[in-house]
Amino acid sequence: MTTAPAAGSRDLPHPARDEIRLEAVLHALSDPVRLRIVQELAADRDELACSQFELPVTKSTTTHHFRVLRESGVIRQCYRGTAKMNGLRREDLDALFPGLLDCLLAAAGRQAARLGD
Amino acid sequence: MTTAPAAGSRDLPHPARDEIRLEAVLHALSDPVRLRIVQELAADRDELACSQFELPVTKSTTTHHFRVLRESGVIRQCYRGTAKMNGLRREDLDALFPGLLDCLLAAAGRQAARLGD
DNA sequence: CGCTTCGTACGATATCCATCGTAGTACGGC
DNA sequence: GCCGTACTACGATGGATATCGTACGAAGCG
Repeated sequence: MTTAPAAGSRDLPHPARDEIRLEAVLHALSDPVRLRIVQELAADRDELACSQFELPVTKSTTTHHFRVLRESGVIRQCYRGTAKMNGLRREDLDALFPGLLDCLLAAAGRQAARLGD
Repeated sequence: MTTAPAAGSRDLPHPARDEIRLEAVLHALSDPVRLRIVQELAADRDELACSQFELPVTKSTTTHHFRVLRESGVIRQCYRGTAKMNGLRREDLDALFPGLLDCLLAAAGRQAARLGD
């Protein structure tokens, strides 16, 4: 019910809000590839397809990283045609851990600026 | 030079402030045992000896977790007599990632309260 | 000097995990 | 129906890592 079965059909398992664990979120964000995905997702406020990311790994690995992010509760995924759309679960994360997402994004941005972009 | 070689003798390698990486910090905190250590360390504002923690692992494993925390830049360690003292690197973390530590601690506290303490 | 306490080092182990390649499925357009 | 695009599933692999036990080192106390 979280995602109305309007267009899609293949549905993806997401943790409910109260199943999201801080440790899992931190683990998900401790990988450079996944942290970058989340940064891009936060910048472009809308949903993005997996294929719109330019990542230094193969597609198999990309699938893996998106799944980790979804299963930890950081992103929401749904199919739209052949594309798989990804969106940050801002509301859920803000409700569980107020301010954390913004802090993390700011920290990531600062570090990216501090090092060679 | 960060730690004056006053009393101790065995010295422990710490990353300099600008060597601390967000990914490493998040990885360090994504382990339940280490997250708990950091919470206790933040509550008791002073330095604590390794032996003052009651953790559900053996001493070998405890040593391992404290080393991960130190090498990621989250804590500072030094010997005092036979004890090894641990302190949060608040200043360094706040300088690099403003507000992040407090956000994380608040999030951890909230989650602990939400679940069965 | 012996004993105790605190922590380390080292090896073993089992698990997790990031990565890849190949083969396959789902959907949309022609 | 057929093809291409987008993503997945599965298996393999190599590298972390969480855990332990045992043996050792360093500091203080009697």
